[in-house]
Amino acid sequence: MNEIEKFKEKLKDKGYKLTTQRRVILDVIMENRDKHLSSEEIYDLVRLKYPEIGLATVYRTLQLFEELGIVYKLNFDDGRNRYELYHNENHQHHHLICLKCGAVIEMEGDLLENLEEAIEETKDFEIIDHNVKFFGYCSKCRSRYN
Amino acid sequence: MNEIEKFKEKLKDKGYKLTTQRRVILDVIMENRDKHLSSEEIYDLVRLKYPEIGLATVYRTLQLFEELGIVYKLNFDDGRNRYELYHNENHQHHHLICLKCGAVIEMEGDLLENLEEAIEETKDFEIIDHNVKFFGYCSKCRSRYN
DNA sequence: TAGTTTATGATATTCATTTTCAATTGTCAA
DNA sequence: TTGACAATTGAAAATGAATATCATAAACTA
Repeated sequence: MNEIEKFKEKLKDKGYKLTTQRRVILDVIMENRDKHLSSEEIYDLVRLKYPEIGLATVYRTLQLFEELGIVYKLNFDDGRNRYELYHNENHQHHHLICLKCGAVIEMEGDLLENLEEAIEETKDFEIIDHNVKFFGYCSKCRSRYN
Repeated sequence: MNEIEKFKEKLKDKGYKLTTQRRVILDVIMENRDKHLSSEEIYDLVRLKYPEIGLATVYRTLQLFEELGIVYKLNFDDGRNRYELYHNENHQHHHLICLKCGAVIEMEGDLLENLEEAIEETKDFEIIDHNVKFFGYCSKCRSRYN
């Protein structure tokens, strides 16, 4: 079963309808796996394929997708919601954000496991998810110093 | 040199003036060291001491305080900026946020040190600051299951 | 295909935050 | 201490992302 089929099932399961708008929005997100698009950026890209779409539909759909576990909402403190495709295999969301050029570098692997274990023990807190961001300077910005 | 004196110097250093409004806002923040007040919450508390103050002044001042390293801006994804007094000694900002009751539990100590070292080496990324949030269930919410 | 329900698009609205601007208040030099 | 100048303030308007409203349109189900 490919990704589109899974998508259709997820919608059906919860009684949601499969609309052109939802499919187009998913397409745009899948075509930009490596990016962290904001709602408005997604709106702009979707309009290229489906100009009649309304902004509200994009916002609604992104919320729905998050609820369905299709996308993951990110917060880079730039005042807008950003989304990335949800990866089961790799549910760690570490991002390195360059303070100079704004580059966002993905971090694979879960180096946080030890930390989580320690928290669960010492703090008696059951961790469901985490959100980890590191701010600093990427290699380019460090070498250029511009 | 006490905290108020340091505050006055920080302002003077950058050519900012010491106004009653700024002093009152600092007082409120210092009186609530343990909290993570939002801009509006700070506004409400400040008005008790200085009713003539304008909302814009509070917003402006909080921005200024962040710039001066007097406070630290937090983001708990609740759609508003929150601030806490900046602690030199303990510049780690780990927060455990309960998904049920919304409690925010502080985490002292920097269990992230190992992780940061690994990132700096493997990613060639110079870390200046980090923002770490763990979402889950606190002990109260786990025991009650309400 | 009809009928029911959900979804959409346009628009208005909300809410936190920022901007504008005239009036006020610190600060520093004389 | 005063005056002058720049910084600051308060009130109100403006912004910008996100949400709500509601009549119309499109999906799903029998």
